[in-house]
Amino acid sequence: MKKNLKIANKLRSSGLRPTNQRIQIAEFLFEREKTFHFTVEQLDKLINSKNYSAKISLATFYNTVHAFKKAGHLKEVFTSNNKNYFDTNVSSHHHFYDLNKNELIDIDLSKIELKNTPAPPVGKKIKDVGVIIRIENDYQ
Amino acid sequence: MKKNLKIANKLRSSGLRPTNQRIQIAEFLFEREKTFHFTVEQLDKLINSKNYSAKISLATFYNTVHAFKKAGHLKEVFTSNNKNYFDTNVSSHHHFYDLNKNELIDIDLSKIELKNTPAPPVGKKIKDVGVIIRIENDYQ
DNA sequence: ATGACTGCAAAGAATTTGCAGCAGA
DNA sequence: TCTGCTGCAAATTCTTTGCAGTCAT
Repeated sequence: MKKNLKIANKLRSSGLRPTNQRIQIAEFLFEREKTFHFTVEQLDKLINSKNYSAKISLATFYNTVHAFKKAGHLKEVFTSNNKNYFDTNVSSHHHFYDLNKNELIDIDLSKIELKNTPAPPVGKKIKDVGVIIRIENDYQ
Repeated sequence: MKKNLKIANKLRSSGLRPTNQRIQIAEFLFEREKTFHFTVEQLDKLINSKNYSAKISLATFYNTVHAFKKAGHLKEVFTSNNKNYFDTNVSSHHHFYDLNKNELIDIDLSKIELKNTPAPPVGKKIKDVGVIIRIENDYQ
């Protein structure tokens, strides 16, 4: 155990037991400079293709990613493509979605100014605002 | 045949044979005042629950909806929920997405002003910009 | 010891595909 | 007649679930 104490504490402090699997996944996701966008299936392939001793099961990836999301360590992004993308950047921000590469790129919140956000219907409040700019190759 | 000549012509002029099934679906979708948001499964239930003589198969709904989309008669909306929503409003516009009711509401393009849309990466061009304002019940 | 977590396999949902037969031109 | 379209069922893909065994506390 205590492969990485900082990560173990991060998990513990959000009510998650720092199991081996969760520590591996958390290291992979959170110990990087840039934000990372992924689907659960991609994560499974990326981590299990590494030469880790034991493989982590797909069910555990689903469990863990959802647990991390609930704990506020991941954000879900809705793009297109009918796939659930997750984002290690949990601050409020927007995205480019590259239709050719099926890839997300963060856009800083300050880069887009939304004026005149319309009022929600009566009895409703705004949870969040997402802007997705879908992009494609320039030629043709 | 020629149950509805105007619709038949609309289909024909976009390269689609006006079959009975397509005419039924097109009538249902396009002969209404307000825009309509739906998933393919919902459409199947809505049309087949009506007292039409013969049922249309689910595969045909998928085929037809995709054909209509390709022809520019429908637009796809990406919300959340891992479901493909389609929209009979094909003009550029935005949406509220009601998380409690799983329901889309159109927002006129002019209601939101986007300032300073960031430039896309080199070699890419913007295909479209989507704003989704996710809303939920006001209380709690 | 006791919950919580993992992993397997099965189930479920949404969607696609292959192909024989049917229908529109 | 000749493609294109439909409908069925099977196949795929992505995700969830049930449950027995395992692990963290």
